[in-house]
Amino acid sequence: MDIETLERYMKTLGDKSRLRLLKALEEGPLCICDLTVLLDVSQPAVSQHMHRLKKEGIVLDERRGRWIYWSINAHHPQYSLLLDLLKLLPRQTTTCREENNRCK
Amino acid sequence: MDIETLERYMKTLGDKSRLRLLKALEEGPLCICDLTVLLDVSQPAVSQHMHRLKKEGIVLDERRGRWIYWSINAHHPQYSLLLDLLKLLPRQTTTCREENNRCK
DNA sequence: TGTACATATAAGCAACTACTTATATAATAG
DNA sequence: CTATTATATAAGTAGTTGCTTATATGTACA
Repeated sequence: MDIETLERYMKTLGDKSRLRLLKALEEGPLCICDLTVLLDVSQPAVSQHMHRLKKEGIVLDERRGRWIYWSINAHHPQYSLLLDLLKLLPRQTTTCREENNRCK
Repeated sequence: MDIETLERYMKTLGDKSRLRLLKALEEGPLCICDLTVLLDVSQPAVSQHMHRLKKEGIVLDERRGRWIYWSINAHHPQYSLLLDLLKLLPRQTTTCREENNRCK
């Protein structure tokens, strides 16, 4: 593997928000509105994080009607490494912000 | 493992220069002057990188006379993960800058 | 002791990052 | 169609990063 590629991969995973998003997706696909409730950041911030993960091939997105479901890409070359990393993390401690409700 | 701790760890490894430094140390301990020849950056830059890796517990330093030898810390909790990562990288392609010679 | 060499520290800076708010696009329900 | 909901994009910004040059500290040897 190219050193620049590994650098980009590590940088992509070297962010608290993205790690939490991936930890949440470990259990199965979720849409942006679900993920926004989990993190204490705005919807655009979550969207931007997911697109960065997608660009790196770490996650996949699939539209189902009004929602777009995001999931971990099991065919990424470093998929098993990612699972090992996520296993290091504790089960999500949800810090929702009060004003955010579930998507309807 | 704490999410902030993993974030810091990934950020520390998410840098091309530090990855190259660690790849070089895979073969055994080296001093700053050796490492400076390997990278195309200044001696202070290498020193700063090594101290960041040390702060994270990834490397160890040991003075031997005038030189300080740096090595990968085999007792770091994520040591085997680090080895897996370094195995992904090709053998160092040395891009010395001409004006830099070996330390005497 | 003084000079040379190895390394560390300090200060400054351009580029990048992760957020924000505002707005645009896309899909469905009525 | 229009309104609502889900998501994306744009633009701006404070904080961080990785380098630089200049200088200080540490060690050894003549």
